[in-house]
Amino acid sequence: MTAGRPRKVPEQSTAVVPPRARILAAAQDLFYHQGIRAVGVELVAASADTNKMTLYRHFSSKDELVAEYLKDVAGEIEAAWDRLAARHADDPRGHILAWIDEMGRQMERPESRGCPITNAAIELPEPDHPGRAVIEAHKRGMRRRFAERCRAAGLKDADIIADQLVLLLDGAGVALQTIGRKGPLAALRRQAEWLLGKAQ
Amino acid sequence: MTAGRPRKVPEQSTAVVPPRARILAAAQDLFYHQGIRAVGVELVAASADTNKMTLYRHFSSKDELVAEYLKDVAGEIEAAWDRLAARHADDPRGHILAWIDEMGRQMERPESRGCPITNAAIELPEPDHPGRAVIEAHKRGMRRRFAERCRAAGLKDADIIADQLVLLLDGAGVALQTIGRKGPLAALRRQAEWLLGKAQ
DNA sequence: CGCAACTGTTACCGATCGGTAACATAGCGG
DNA sequence: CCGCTATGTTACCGATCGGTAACAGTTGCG
Repeated sequence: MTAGRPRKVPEQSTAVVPPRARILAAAQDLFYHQGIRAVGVELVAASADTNKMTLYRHFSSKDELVAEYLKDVAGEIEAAWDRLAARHADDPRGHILAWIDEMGRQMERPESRGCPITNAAIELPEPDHPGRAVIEAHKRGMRRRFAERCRAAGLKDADIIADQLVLLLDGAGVALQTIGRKGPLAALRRQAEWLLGKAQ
Repeated sequence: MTAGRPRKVPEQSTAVVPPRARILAAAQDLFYHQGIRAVGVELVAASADTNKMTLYRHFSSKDELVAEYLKDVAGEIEAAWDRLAARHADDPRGHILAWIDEMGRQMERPESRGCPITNAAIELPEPDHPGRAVIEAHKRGMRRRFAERCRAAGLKDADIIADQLVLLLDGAGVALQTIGRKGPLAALRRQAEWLLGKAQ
């Protein structure tokens, strides 16, 4: 992967991250930790070491930037799932448990505010916001992934169990923002094991 | 209750709802359906058939209005729980199931956006916002109520089961905003029955 | 009646919002 | 080297934000 040619890497040493990527990185940080509506485009641009004008050359509006931000994080989440799927190709039950575990570890971090897509769904109720399509596609996609793995694990009522896992994960993500991490995370882990173990 | 004196009810027939109550009613509707940050104080005042000036005579700031709005809905939720508790005084298991059922019926309504307190928690991440104290007190209080009823129902691991119920309810409230009502509500009901039935 | 408290109305404040025009600069490829 | 494209900079736009001053009813109560 990092093999490449031995010489001729000056254009890599200059390594200027293009502004669009810097803007999306800044948006990911700010929108997640402070909220989408709470953060103005000027702050996003400044945090990306650029300015509003350059931002608007890459994104036609704030709503478009938000949609692109959501595509970004949705892509990362789905890629992480697929990476884990490859590692547990022949063990769907282990895959699901590993996913729950990974999510749990992420939610343990004190700066975690749960799932960025879920939070965005609550912040953006307008049905015609360009971000909503991204949100719904991602959540439906993850639900399908869960259901497929539950079926592969030979669970009876796989669809319902998949939905129950989705509820638990989403519930943990928001509950940690109100009653803290400890209780929700313990309940999440225990309940997931139970759904996948004891349930037929 | 409505007995009162037969004459002399003109001041009741005039029945002017005082502005503060009208403002809180308007806030409850607007903040819930459109989001707290998305709604300005001017719109709240106008929807309450009054104006900004009168609003600021009753609430020292928008943040204070938000906190009062949250106190309002938290109080209503807790009152509904207590009302249901009285009706199932000697049947804690039935009480919990009835509560899940009531929440499920509420989430079935097409205009439902899940729990207003949970949504507010996601919209207001600033730790020193006056609404956060209300949010956390309410959520912790509901968790305590669940745990007490689980203990009264003789469940072993009552605290963990209470947390699992809380996760399911919060999860259903947010999942219906992304993947729709059907799946989450079916999973919620089934899982709750299971937690309270099959679990020792 | 007369006074006081509450409510309504209008106009305004500074700050910030999303978004744009105009121009200067830099870097890269022909 | 020239010219084009992408970026940076500054200044600005109208709209809206939360919040307030000043004044005009209105209402109820002594």
